[in-house]
Amino acid sequence: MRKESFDYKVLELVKKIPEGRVATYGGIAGALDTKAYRAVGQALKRNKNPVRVPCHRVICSDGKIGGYCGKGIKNVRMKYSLLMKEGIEIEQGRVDLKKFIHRF
DNA sequence: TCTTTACTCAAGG
DNA sequence: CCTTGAGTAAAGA
Repeated sequence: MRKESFDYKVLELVKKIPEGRVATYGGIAGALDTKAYRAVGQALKRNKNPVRVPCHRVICSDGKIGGYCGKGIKNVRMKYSLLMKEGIEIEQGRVDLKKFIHRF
């Protein structure tokens, strides 16, 4: 995978998400002029680059986390923790999208 | 070429 | 609340 690649673009976009904000998979897809919501998640999963790319800031359009690093609930929990740490409020397993969504 | 996928929306139960 | 089904596009085998 190199630059110009779809997933590379996704990563670049995710890196641009400021702290205290989140983005949705759909939003990222829209920013890339595509409707491939799934491909966005795919790119993150394959790369799964928690250092360079803050994957935890990318969530579902419902405010749900969706998934994180493939496995069950542990990773998701960590993701929630990270989000809360950045100032994002979480209610009953959901992020308040209305307040914290970041639009590109 | 076919399958899988961290998605999303709409509809039905 | 849940499950399907359709729509979509990239990576992997």
